[in-house]
Amino acid sequence: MSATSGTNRSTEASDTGPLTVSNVMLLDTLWASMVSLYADLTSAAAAHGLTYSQAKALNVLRQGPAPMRALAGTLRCDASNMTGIIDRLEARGLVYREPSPTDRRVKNVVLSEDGAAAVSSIRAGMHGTHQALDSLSDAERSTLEGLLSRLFVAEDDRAS
Amino acid sequence: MSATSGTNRSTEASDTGPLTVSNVMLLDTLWASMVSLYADLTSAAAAHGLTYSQAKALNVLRQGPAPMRALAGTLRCDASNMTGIIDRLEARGLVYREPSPTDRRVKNVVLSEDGAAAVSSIRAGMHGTHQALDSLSDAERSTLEGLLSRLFVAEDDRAS
DNA sequence: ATCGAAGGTTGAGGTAGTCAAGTTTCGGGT
DNA sequence: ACCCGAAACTTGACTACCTCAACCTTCGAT
Repeated sequence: MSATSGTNRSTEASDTGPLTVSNVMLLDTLWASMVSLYADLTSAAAAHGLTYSQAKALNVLRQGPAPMRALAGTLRCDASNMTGIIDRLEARGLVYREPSPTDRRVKNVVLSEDGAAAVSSIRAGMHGTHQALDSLSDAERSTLEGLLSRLFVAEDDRAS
Repeated sequence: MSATSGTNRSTEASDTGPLTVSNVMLLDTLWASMVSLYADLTSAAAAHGLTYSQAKALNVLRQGPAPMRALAGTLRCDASNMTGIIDRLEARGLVYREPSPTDRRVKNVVLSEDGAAAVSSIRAGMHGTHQALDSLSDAERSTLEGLLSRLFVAEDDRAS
């Protein structure tokens, strides 16, 4: 868990080590990156009349149908919340509910063809992000991919 | 724009080199990273009874007072939105409005001491993020910082 | 002195998020 | 077989957030 080398969190930047990159700066950069991605995704979704949360739900469903409960867990929100979000997506035909054959309590949410097209279009419409990525070399993209995967994708597995 | 096919910048796909990292995968990773950061920040803010938007506003104000209009621009939301957000922060004493001495239309929003303490505590309370960052070496943190700065911080300057 | 534009607020309408019920269904214990 | 707790989903109330249109005050320039 805790890296034995540089314990830089919660300590001061007064650490004189030249190798230490203060997590304060990195946290600022991560924060700014998140805000930028969030804005880009939100505006790409808005171009289709969809919200950030709706786009997030559609994106998760790309990987296959999922029960309401699992969706809520993945999106880290209350189950009662999913009802409204899926209601609105269903009203637009981007998604539909299907009773589970094995458990009558469960309703599986399935991405429709229109829904798949919408989420693809939203991902393609994140122009700010695509444009930014184009300024990196292949090697840099690969490096970034590796670092972020270790940071956050693995973290998600741990949490779930 | 085919974001679904392999090569990203400049359509010349002549060299299908093994080095090419598909932007599709990288976009997935960026998306997941953003969701993870968003969730971590939201829960750290919630521990103080604050919302994501309120925390974002407080964080911007760390850099100094700002007029409502500038805040709205930085946070990429409507000016009418800031009124409510700042109202609620002001009601808790985390922030206060100050009339601009040079332009009577402008109200500068200033971070109070309690507000500065709150935002520091929120940043320190992003345990998932700090824990993840601890798994990187100093060199990796530095690399990540550099890549993300180029991707998003510079982009913000361009946009504004 | 006037007029257009900018900064800020208000109000209506819709989406999201949390919490506390409530219904249906499942599954284990006796 | 019957009960009872728990799980999956929904509903309702309440707040926050976001967008848009309208409004008031102030500024700056003509």
